[in-house]
Amino acid sequence: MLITARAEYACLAMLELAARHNDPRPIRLTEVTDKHAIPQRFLVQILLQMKAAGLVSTSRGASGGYRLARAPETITLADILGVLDRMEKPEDRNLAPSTMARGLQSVWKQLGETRMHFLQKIRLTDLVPSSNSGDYVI
Amino acid sequence: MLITARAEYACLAMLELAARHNDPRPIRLTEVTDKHAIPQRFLVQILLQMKAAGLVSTSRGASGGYRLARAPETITLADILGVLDRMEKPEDRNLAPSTMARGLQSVWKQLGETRMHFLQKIRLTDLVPSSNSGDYVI
DNA sequence: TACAATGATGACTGAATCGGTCGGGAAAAT
DNA sequence: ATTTTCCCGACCGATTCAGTCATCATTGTA
Repeated sequence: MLITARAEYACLAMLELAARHNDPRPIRLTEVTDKHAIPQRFLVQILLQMKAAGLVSTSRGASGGYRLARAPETITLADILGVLDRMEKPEDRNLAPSTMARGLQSVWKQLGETRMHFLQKIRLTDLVPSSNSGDYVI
Repeated sequence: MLITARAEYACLAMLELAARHNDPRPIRLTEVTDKHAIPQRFLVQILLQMKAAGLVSTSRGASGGYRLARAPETITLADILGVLDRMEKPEDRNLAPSTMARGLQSVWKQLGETRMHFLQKIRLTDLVPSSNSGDYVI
């Protein structure tokens, strides 16, 4: 699969935050991990990355938790996966330059762009079931 | 990087075979590895996969080598990368089913389809210099 | 103030994957 | 028979993936 567990967990968590964004109270880690069967310790790391990227804000202490830092309709899957991509390699392979190699490089580049354009079109609100359905209970 | 070294080497080797496909003589491994700076032992493995997938045919012994098993205009990058993808895991993640999770799964599926569709449009002849009969433009 | 509830952080780990390498074998031309 | 080429399975070091652990810091509440 092209999508890592980390990426999927990140998207699910962000979707969960988006679904409850009209409620101003922050959402506890366990509320997300319990609902989506995500390892708690792992999701902490991931949400910390989201926070560092400015997508999520947090408050500590009792009744603390996580909130989206921006409106859910302004956050796309490209934003989320982009955070994780930035961990990725410096990306230079050491091959002989040739017309073929350059042609291929161009294809890989276009492929990446196509992917990004696709992901940029998908906002959190596009994947959140309409928030007036009341399928979450405090 | 989305593209592994293995995938890139496979494409380069196939392009090299395509470039010399009008010459009926098979192409030696070293001719490919020398030109593109690919580790020999590694490319053997890769070409063996291509052969098993029916994309390449071989002949052994002195003056043996590799040839494309089909005309280069009938082989796309999707064909080549598809061979390597088939090594990949059945990949089922163990997450709680929810509307969000299902929505995401649908997105990943569409993403894979978009990628495949893109790669299916690129034939070997599109990337081989001086045989640009195709309509793919870099 | 004490304490419980919550997030923050860095180190660690087992398993898998990636990018090869090694040693030897098998077929075919000369 | 020898050389030239491909065939094949096993192996290996480094890196990444998917978490886990221990411990600390901050905040609300009794």
